[in-house]
Amino acid sequence: MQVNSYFYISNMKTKKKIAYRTDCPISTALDIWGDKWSLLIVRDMAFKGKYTYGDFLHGGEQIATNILADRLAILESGGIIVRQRHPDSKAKILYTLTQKGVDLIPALVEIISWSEKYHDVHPEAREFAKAVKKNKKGLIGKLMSGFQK
Amino acid sequence: MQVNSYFYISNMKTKKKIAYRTDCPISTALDIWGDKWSLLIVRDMAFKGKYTYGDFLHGGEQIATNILADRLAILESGGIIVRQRHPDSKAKILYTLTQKGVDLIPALVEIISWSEKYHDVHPEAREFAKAVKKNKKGLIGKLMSGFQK
DNA sequence: CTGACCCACTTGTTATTTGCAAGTAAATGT
DNA sequence: ACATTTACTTGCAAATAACAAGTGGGTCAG
Repeated sequence: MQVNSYFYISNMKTKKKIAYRTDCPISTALDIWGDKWSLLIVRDMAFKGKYTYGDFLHGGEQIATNILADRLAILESGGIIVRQRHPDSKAKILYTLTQKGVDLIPALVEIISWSEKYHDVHPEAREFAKAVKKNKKGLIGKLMSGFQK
Repeated sequence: MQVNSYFYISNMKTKKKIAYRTDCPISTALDIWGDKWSLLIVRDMAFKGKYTYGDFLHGGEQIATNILADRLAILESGGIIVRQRHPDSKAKILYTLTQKGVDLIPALVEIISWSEKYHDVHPEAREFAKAVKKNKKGLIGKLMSGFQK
C-alpha cells in the first residue's frame, strides 16, 4: 500500500509532483491514469502485445510524442509500468506492466464490456465482449496469468 | 448502440462536438469520461446519494464551477446522466444516472478494488473493498438494482 | 568506418483547457 | 421586500496539449 499523498515523476528533465486530491480510491486512481491517453498505453500492453515507445506511437490514436513520454513517466512513477532494456536492441526500451498494472485488467475488461454495450466498436471487441459474457472470471484469469512471472 | 463517430454537447451556450478517436471501446469510453472529474460525478451519484449541482460542487475534491457545468453537459450528451426538475424546488435540478450510467458501476467497483489494493484510502473504501472480495456479484447486483425503475 | 536510418525522446511554439474569482438571473426563505 | 440559495456564465491567467522540428545514441549496409 502506498501511503503518500503525492508521488514524483522520475525520468524526466522537468521533475514534477503529482498530488492525490483526496483519499477516495476513485479519485486516487484518476490522479494516476485519469486522462485520455494513459489507459490506452495500458491497453496496448495488456491486450495488444505492444511494449515499446514506437509501438505506442503508431498504435491507432495518434498520441503526440511529448505527451507519450509524459504519460510513460507518470505511469512508471505511479507503479503501473517499468522501463527495461530491450533484449533485441540497445536502442530500444521495453516497457512492461507491473503487478499493479496487470491488476488493472479486470477494470479494463469492465470498461470494454460497458463500452461495447453502448457504442459501435470494432468486431474484435464485440467478440471479446461476447466471450466475457460467457465466462468473465475465466477470461480475466487467463489474461492476467499471461503476465505473471 | 450508438453508431456515430462523434456527439454534440447540448445545453451549452458554446455547443461543441466531441469526436470518438477510434472504434476501440476503451478509447470511446475515455472520449466521454476520460478526465480527472467525470467519474467523480458519477461516483457521487452511484455511491453517495448526491444528485444536484451543489452536491457535486461541495463533494470533497473542489471542482471549479465552470468545469462542473462542462462535465455535466458532456455526461448528459454522452447518455450517462439526465437533467430533470427537482421535486423539492424549482430552483434545483436533479441529475440522475441513466441505465448507461448505472452500467458503469461494475467498472467503478473494479477501480475501487484496484485502488484500495495499492493506495491508502479512507476506511469506508477499505470496508467496501473487503465486501467486494467476499461477494462481488451480489454487491454489484444490489448496488445496481437500487437504480433500476 | 562512415553515412543513412532507427529509436526514444526533447524543445519550442501555438492552441486549447483548466482553475480561479466574480457576476447573473430565477427561485426561495424570512 | 430583501437577502440568500441555486445553477449556472464570464473573463482572465496559468497550465496542459498538440504540432513540428530537432537531438543524440544505436544499428545496419557498403
